[in-house]
Amino acid sequence: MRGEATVLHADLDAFYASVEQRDHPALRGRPVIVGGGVVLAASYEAKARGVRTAMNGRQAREACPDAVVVPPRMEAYSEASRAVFAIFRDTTPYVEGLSIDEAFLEVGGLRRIAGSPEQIAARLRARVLAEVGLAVSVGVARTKFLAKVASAVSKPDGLLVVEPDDEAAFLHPLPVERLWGVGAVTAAKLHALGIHTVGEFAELEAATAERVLGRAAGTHLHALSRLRDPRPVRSTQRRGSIGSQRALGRSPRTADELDVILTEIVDRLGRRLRDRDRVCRTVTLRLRFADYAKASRSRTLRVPTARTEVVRSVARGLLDAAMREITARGVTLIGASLSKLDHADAAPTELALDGLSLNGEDGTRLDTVMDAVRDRFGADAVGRAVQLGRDGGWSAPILPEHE
DNA sequence: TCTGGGGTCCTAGGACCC
DNA sequence: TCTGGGGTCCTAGGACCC
Repeated sequence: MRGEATVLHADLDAFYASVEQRDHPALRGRPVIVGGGVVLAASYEAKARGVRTAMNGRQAREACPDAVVVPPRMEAYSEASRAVFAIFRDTTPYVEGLSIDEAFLEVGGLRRIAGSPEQIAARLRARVLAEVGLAVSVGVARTKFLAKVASAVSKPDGLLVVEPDDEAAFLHPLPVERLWGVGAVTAAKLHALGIHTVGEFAELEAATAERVLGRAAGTHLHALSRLRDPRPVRSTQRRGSIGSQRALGRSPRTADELDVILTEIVDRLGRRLRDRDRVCRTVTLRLRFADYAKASRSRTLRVPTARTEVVRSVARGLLDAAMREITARGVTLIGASLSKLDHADAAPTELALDGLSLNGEDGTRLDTVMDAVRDRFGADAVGRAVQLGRDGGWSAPILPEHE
């Protein structure tokens, strides 16, 4: 007895492009591309002509010259997403969002009040279409992974139930790329072993899969191929990081220009952090060089913060430290992310000394701060003071470790 | 495939502690 | 002073997803 198919995976079809077609009737039935430089989304009419998500805009227009290219309207998509998720949550309290346009729903236990999972899924699709005007494909299965594959196979505008007895027959003929977690690199490794279908991968010994793909990925993917996926639908997931980045094109940038862009990015992140009542401990600077090699530089604070000036000072320090390399190699992207997030109310009281935040530019000396710490928190506090950053070129606020 | 922007999870080495 | 094992945290990089 393996359990029942009670997990739904709901996935809006060609989401951004569908919102555009919904809002602009003239676009219906026509190939639509959202995004200019890079394709963020393509309608099914455009996909049929070879346009793919993340494709270069020029290539996309070559593949489909009569496509209508529209700029993204993120607020419209967020609003549509909110409306759809409200219907999800009205269907069951167990909703786990995966992205702006897809979610898992656990509907086990609703049979007596709401009918079978298949009936619930059909009603969900009808409601999303009637109330939000969008097509959503739904897969129903015993596990999250199988439900996700089912919704993908059912697209567009589909509903597919994979009954427990049919799982192997459904999954094993599919290409290994369908395994959630197999991308280009892993697929190439498996192809080199002559493995092309999920079924062929499932025939491997688990130890072989681990040896080829590494411990975690090998174990996990092998379990998926053998129809095992113990992950429950979790409705209480919280974000672990927030980030923002900007592609810069190929033209050279001065240190000042980079500093301005980074400041904008960090200010935006600080606002998002405070809007959500969260604090962060790790600040990461993300870079991409002219040869498209990526790099990251990070610093972890002893005390969580939501203060823009602290984050900015840390991010600037990381940028300063990386400037030599940036100058030598050229930079094509700059970004920042904040991680080790926590609830603001779970964080210790902010003890940063207003007006005494240090960064190399204001020239405040360490002993000046130590004096201020002593004045404000007593002689003891100096011994407990924590210096958040001490690399050459910058330093961050000095904080007493606890009250 | 000449390359957006937002995320998740894992690995590996080094520092540090007991 | 040397040697050992185990654990946690931090940093950097990489694969993957939508």
